[in-house]
Amino acid sequence: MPGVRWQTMRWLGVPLGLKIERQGSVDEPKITLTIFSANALDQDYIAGLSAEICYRYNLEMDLVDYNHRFQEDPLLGAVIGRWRGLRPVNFNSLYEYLVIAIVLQNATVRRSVNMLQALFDRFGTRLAFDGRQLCGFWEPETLLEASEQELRALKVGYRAKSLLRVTEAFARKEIDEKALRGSSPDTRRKALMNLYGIGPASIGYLLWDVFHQVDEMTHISPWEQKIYSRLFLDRPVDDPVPVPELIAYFNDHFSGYRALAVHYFWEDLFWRRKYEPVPWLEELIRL
DNA sequence: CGGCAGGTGCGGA
DNA sequence: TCCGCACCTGCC
Repeated sequence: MPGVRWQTMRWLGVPLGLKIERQGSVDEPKITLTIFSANALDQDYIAGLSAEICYRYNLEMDLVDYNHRFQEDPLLGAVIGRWRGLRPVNFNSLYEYLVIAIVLQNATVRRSVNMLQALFDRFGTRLAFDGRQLCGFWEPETLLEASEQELRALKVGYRAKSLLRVTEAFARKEIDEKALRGSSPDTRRKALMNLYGIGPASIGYLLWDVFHQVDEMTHISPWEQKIYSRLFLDRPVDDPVPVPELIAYFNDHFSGYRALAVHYFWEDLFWRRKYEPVPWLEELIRL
């Protein structure tokens, strides 16, 4: 059903079902939110939850300056024309995203999906609402009931140790997501770097997806390097341009919004791919 | 069957 | 600071 999204969410320890529906248009955007829960929720809780959803969905992101700066850009202009109003969304809390980042490491997409599914089957919360059956994330304490050996049995491999160490940090309240939102990019980076199993690649994704740093462009991994070389500089994928050169290109063209601009190209590319195969891309994203 | 993937920690130079 | 290496598992 177009314009409707069902998802789970755990907020202040309460597992929820959410239904989000499109009501407005690009120029007069409006959505409705329906919340499903086992017990009644008071007004304060709902207000806090709404604010959190606004944050995670970037509903208050001001795109005026971005649109104004790039709508005439020879490359980005056409993309903005197709996607005006598009904002990046991330449905997950910092802890949940860290779990995802860990299963993404050094694995193909298929394997990452398998690992996450196994974790959900073992630790997740099954929810039925509005005719849907979905699974939600767990509390850190739940995962800590398992040993490293039990995690390894879920085929997460050496990532078991990272999952436990990161989860322990959250169970001990050593990381405060809300406080980090108010911190400087440098403070955030250092705090995340202290987490075992989290390195430069994961941190790049976290700063962008979880903390909405629209100009984050520090790390470019080899697979991204190939795709960006082809996409922006028309180089063959087997002979990509060096990473510093790519960063210089982004500095020149999209300064202030490097991550957001690249995100727009990604969205454009992947939607185009739905309707017409993009041959050079298919071999790079082996599912 | 060896190599490698949408990385990271660690030890040693 | 930089580099080489091991590492779970699945797939080619």
